[in-house]
Amino acid sequence: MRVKYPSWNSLMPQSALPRLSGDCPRRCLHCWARALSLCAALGSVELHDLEKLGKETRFAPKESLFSEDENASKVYSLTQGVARLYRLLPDGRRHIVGFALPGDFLGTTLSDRYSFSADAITPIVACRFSKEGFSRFAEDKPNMLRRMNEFEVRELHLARNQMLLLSSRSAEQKVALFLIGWRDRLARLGEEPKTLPLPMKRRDIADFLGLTIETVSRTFTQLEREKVIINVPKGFRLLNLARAEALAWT
Amino acid sequence: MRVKYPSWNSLMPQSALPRLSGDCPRRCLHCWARALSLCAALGSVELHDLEKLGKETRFAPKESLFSEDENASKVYSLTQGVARLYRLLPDGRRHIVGFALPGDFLGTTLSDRYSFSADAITPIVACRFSKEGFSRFAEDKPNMLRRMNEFEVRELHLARNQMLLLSSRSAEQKVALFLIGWRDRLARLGEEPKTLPLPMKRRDIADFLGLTIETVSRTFTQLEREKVIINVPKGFRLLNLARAEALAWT
DNA sequence: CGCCTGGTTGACTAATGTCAAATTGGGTGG
DNA sequence: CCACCCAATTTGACATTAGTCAACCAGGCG
Repeated sequence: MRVKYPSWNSLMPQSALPRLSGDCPRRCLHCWARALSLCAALGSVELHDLEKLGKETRFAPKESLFSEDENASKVYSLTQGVARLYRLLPDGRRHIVGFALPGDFLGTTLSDRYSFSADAITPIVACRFSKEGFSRFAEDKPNMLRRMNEFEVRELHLARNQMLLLSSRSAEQKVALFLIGWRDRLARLGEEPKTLPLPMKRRDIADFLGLTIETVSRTFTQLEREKVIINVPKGFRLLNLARAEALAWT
Repeated sequence: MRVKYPSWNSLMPQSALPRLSGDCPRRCLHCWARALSLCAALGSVELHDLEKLGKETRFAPKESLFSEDENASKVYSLTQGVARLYRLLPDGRRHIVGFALPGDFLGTTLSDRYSFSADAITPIVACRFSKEGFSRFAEDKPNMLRRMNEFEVRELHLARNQMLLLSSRSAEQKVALFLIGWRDRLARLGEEPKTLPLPMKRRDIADFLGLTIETVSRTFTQLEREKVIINVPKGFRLLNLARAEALAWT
C-alpha cells in the first residue's frame, strides 16, 4: 500500500495556480501569497500599478535567484516554494542565512551588492521587480513603507532568534529549536501539517545551525530514539511536541 | 608616570554636551548624534516637531532602559553611551543580542512587548518618545519611514554578521571577528582610536559570542601571546590588524 | 545492475565547557 | 597615602561534546 506523504506541491500548490502571463490584469488580485506578502498593504489601484512593474518568474530547484557578488538590480517577492539564502566564506564553508518562504521579500540591501546569495530548493515562483522601479513605486507611499518596515522588523526578529539558537549549547537544543521554528513559520502560512516537511538537505540544515552534517544526522537519530520525532520521507513527524519544546529551552 | 587612556567620556563627550532641558528649542539642532540617528532624515521644521515629542533621559551604568517582559510603550534614540541588549533564557543563561551605540534606535517591536531588555553599560543619554506619539509622527512621513527602513536593514545586516560569527568554528575566530566588528562600528561614529575601548565586561562578551568567560579570557591572552593585540586598561590595542582580519576569516 | 548522491554510523581527536583556585585592579575608609 | 576588600579576570586540571575521517547503507536513475 502506498502512503501519501505531504509534499511541497500540496503545501504550496503549484498546480492550483494557473500559469498566468503578464498580460492578465488580474494576476495579483488572485495571488495565493498576497495576504502574506508586502502587497497586502496595497489597495486595488496601487496593486494594479505594482503589477505592471513586476514579472512572474520561475526557478527550478538549485537554480540561482541571485548571488552575493552580483549587482543588486532586482528584488523578489516569493509566492511559491522554498529558497535557501547563504553566504560563502573565504575558507570554503557556507553559512545559511535562512530559508525563504512564500510571502518573503528578497533583495533589500545596504549597498549595491546583494548581501547573500539565494537559490531555489523546491520549484519557485516569484514576482521580480527592478530594484529601482520598486523603490520609486514605494518611496512616496507611507502604507507600503510601513509594511516594508514591518517586514524588516519581522526578519530582524527571526535573525535574533537564530542568533540565540546558534549560541545555544548543545546540538540537540539547536536541532529542536530549528524544528520548532520551522514549524512555526509554516504555521504562519496557514499550514499545520501533522508531518513537518523538510525540503532542504542535511547539509543545508547543518550550515544553518553551525553544525556538521554528521552531528545533525546523529541528533536526528537520537531524537528519534527518544521518541520525540519520527522520520518520514522528506520530513519528520513531531511525536512529542512538549518534549521538543522542553529540549529547545533547557 | 600616568598615561592617559581613551575613555568613553572622551569618545562620547558627555561633558561637551550642555545638560539641556526640554524648554530649550534648539536642543535637537545641536545634538551630537543627529547625523547618526533617525533624525537626520528630518528638515528643521519636522525636527522641531519631533523635539516636542521627546524627552532627554539619562541612565547610570547598570540602570535599565526597558526590559523584555514590559509593555513596549517607549522608544529611544541613543545619543551618548553604550547599552547592552539581552535576553534571559529559561535556564538562567543570558544571551547578548547586541550593543547599542549613539545613533541607534531602540524599541521597535513586533508585538506589544519589547523583544529584549536593555541596560546601560556606560552613562547613557537618550531621547525618549512614547511609542504611540512617535508612530503617529512617522506614519505619514515617507522620508522618516525610509530612514527607519534603512536603519532596520542595517540592523539586519549586523544581525546576520553576528549569525555568521556565532556559527564560526573557533573561539579565536569569534573573538577576532568581534574586535573587528566593534572597531568598525566605532569607526562609523567617526572615532578611529589607536586603542579600542571595550566598556563591556568579559561576561558580556562571552554571552555575546556564545562562549564562556574563561574561553574569552584564554583567547584574549592567546591573541596577546601571538602579538595580535595588547591589553590596556579598559580595552585593547590592535597591534596587527592584518593578522586579526586573517584570523577572523580563516 | 551498478553508479551516484545523500544519509547514517563508528572510532578517534581536538576544542570548549566545567569546576576550582590564584591573581589583578579599582575603590573605600582609615 | 596606604591597607584592605570585593569584583573581575586569569589560569590550571579535567570532563564533555562536537568535529574529523572513514566506512557503510539506501534510494533513484541511467
